[in-house]
Amino acid sequence: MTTRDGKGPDLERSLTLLWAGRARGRRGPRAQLTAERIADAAIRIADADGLEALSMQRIAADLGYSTMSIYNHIPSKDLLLEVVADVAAGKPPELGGTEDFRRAVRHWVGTLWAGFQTHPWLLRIPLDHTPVGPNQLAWLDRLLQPLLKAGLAAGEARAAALHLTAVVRGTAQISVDMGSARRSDDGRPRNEAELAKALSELIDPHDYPALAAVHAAEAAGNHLGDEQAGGETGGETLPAELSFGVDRFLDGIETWTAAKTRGGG
Amino acid sequence: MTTRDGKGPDLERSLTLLWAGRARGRRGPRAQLTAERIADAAIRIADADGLEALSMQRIAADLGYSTMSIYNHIPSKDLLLEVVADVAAGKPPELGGTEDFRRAVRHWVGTLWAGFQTHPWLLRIPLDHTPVGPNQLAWLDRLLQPLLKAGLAAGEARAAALHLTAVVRGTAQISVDMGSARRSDDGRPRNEAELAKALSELIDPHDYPALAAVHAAEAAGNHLGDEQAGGETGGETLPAELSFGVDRFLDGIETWTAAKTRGGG
DNA sequence: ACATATGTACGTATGACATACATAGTTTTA
DNA sequence: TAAAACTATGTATGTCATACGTACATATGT
Repeated sequence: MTTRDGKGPDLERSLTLLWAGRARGRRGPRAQLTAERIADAAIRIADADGLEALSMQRIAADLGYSTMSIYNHIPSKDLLLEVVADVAAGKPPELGGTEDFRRAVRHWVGTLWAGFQTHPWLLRIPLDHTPVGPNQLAWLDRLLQPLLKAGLAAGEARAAALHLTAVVRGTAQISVDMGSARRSDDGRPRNEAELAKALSELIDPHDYPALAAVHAAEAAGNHLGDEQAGGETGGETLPAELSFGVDRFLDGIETWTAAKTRGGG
Repeated sequence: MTTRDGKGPDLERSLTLLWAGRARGRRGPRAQLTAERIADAAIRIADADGLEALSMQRIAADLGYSTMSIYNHIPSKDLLLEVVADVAAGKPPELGGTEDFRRAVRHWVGTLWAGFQTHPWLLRIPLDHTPVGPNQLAWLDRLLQPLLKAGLAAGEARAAALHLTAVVRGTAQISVDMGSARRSDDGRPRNEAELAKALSELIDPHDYPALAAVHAAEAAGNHLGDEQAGGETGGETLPAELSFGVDRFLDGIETWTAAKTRGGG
């Protein structure tokens, strides 16, 4: 990938590229190709054929340019991926009124989740450092808003935001990989059910008692989401995989801020 | 990477390889090379020089064999990575008594976190499907145990386990990438502080009000972890990045199970 | 207006890499 | 003891990121 030894993410370059300060008024011919057009093409390719189909040659071919022309606008593939990740993230949702912080957070979570369904390959782009792209920062900011409003301190809000982001990413990762239902190029179905069956043969109740118990219970039909008991869930409907965990977390946040308000500030 | 079109994770192969059912007593010469030796070498390489240094040629060279010999024992690099991920995960910690579920979960989280510090490259191995390796399953089982004991239903425990796994992975990912402090091959320091400074210049309070506020507060010295007020934290010390989120989540779990016990079963 | 510095686009070249394929040698089983 | 089945090796192929050199365009300073 990178030529240099330690593969250090090139912060400065990242920034100038991500923030698109392409100063106009230089010499030479007008560039027809731009970083944005390249990123757009890359996203199109990844959406259509997956991240492994995303090569510099492919991008160039799709745009009708020679491979090396790309490098006049983007210094390396690593950096291209960074730009692509930011562009594909898009703008965060507008969270209406932040007075109901649960609703706001749940909406944010749901939208991010949806984004990962639309661009599953986003989950495979290596994360090289703290987000620095304008869209990534906007997403973070939008999440911090309701968290701060709910009464969290700065550091707490940052931790909570990281927590939520990680949960969505992680859950989406597994969910996407499971649900891909593999368009079975070779004939085998390989769906979720098949995996479950193959697994149950491996899960020896002696070695994995808890896991076996969970599997047994779920085979018996005790699935999540059927039990919508827990009071007001905030209006926004979340995917079942996320709902329980996020709700518990928000419960914990609420009791925390409640205790804080009663005690000190 | 894979030759086939859809890049379907080869479930059957994964399983037989991961579960090491290498039946002995076949013809031909005894294999000196084994999947396990290969995996060990791979881990050594990744620990020393990072995942990008992990090539089939490098493994073969380190072991003193020709490149293609590797393929007699492992059908593809993708599969090798799967095996490596399971082997490197190692056995999960023993969680002493599960009567204190908070302590148990926190211990589990701390150990997983430590593992990611030891093998940061584990975070970059693409996750192709639900864990199926023996170690991965053992980790999952160990986490499910205290969760079930705490009174969660099967589906809830699974969701909580996924939630916690995702949080640790996600947080470790960012933490690792930030703290790498880039041994600055080219002279630039590029540490956490530098990134923070570079960021603050970008963060326009108008565009990112919440983010700016958090940055300002943290620049003023309001850091997390100083405020160890929140009562019994469970004994086990967790990294600051994780502590707050995990504790809030566990709080939520506790109130959930408490409400459940009071209400129904 | 003109010369030049500075870009852009392109072709070719290089060096990694994963992996197919054919071959030669080694045991174990029939 | 012969053949079947497996191991290790060498060579070959195709893909990839990317360095480097060249031809050309154009905005800027004279």
